[in-house]
Amino acid sequence: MTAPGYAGARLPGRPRSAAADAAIIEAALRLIEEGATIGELSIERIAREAGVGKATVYRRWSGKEALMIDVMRSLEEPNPRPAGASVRDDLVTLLELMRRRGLAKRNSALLRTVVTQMHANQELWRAYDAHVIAARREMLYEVLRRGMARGEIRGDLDLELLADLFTGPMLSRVILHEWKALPEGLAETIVDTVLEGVRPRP
Amino acid sequence: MTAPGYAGARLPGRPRSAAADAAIIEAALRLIEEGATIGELSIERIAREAGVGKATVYRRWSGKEALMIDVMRSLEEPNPRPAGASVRDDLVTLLELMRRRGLAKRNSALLRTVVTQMHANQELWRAYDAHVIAARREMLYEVLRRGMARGEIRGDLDLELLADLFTGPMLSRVILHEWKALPEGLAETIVDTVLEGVRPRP
DNA sequence: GCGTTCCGAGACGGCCCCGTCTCGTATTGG
DNA sequence: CCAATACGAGACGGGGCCGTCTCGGAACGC
Repeated sequence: MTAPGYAGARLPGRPRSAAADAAIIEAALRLIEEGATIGELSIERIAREAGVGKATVYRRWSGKEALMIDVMRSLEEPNPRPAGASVRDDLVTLLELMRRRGLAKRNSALLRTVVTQMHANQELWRAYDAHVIAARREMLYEVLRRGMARGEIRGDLDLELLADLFTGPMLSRVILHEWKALPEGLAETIVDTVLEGVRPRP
Repeated sequence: MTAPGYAGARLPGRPRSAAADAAIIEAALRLIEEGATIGELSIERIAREAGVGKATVYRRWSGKEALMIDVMRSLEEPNPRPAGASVRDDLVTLLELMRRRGLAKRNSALLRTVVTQMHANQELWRAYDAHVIAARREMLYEVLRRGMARGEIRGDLDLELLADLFTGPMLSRVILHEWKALPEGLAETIVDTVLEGVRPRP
């Protein structure tokens, strides 16, 4: 967490209210959930919705962008190390995580909205990409490399392409197709089908 | 084209300037190209950039949303009927079209911005989806159905899933990965790899 | 030439937002 | 109790945009 500005030492005076932190982020999430565009959000509106003074927001964040980054972070679940038995199962685990993220009660409309609108703002997107996406992508690469080493995946394919082949179809659904189906066995189906195509030729 | 409001008969008075039409749409494109968020665009700003009175815009479009739909449409190239010899070649043709759209001088940063930000506005997105995407998707479905009928694709797979398997990886790159590579043979590589996975088992 | 509609420019009142600042009050350490 | 900082509320000047309306002038059909 970013835990706005507790500068090590012990500051005198009334400490900042953790409840206010939560109320602000919660309010932003609620508004987005209700269909607000990021562009339609304003510090003023968020503060109103949170039942908080504007100054209380500005005391913690420098502006909308900084706040949004923390809003995004509040949605993150810890990344489970896949480290399963087979490469196939690891891939299913990773894709299944994507699927569940796309389904989770708030994340559904919400993560989609935030993510899609985010890389409107190049800056916001780059920050989110660096902080959140990069780690997950590296995890996927590692699994794929292991698959190549074990001979479960052809060695002549670009790693990046390979990653897109697996994640692209799932992303396509999570992000683009509104509330369309993310059915139960989707991760398995995608992995098994794509894996069939990238298996070493006999 | 939407060709704003020429009501069949012959109206008296000075006719609307086609140049103004073009200048307005061009200005919107230019602003987006320069990195503006759709949320940051305003009729006022677009009119200023176009060297046009606000009334001239409002005379043609009811508001930002209506204008944006026409802006999107201005980017569309006609859809080529694939109707190639093999299903494989048709798929390559369709994906290659996506790739080229992602590369085209303006479309590059632009189509990405518009598309991604668009389904912030549910309404905008639905309109775009109905007018533009639907036709392309139906074309893809047709090719896939033909592939099944000819025995080039397994018949037990969901058509929608199949479509995502092919288009997802390409979309992933076009939309999500900033200016990242859309190399020459990408369409072929994706099609050939995925096709390998969905071929009927021997 | 006349009526009509368009044009660019911009004034207009109303709205929302920005980021700062000032209230009166609450909560901490010393 | 005191100094320091926090809190909710909201005033403040400044800015941009909305959608309408009014200019004086331009371009049509008749």
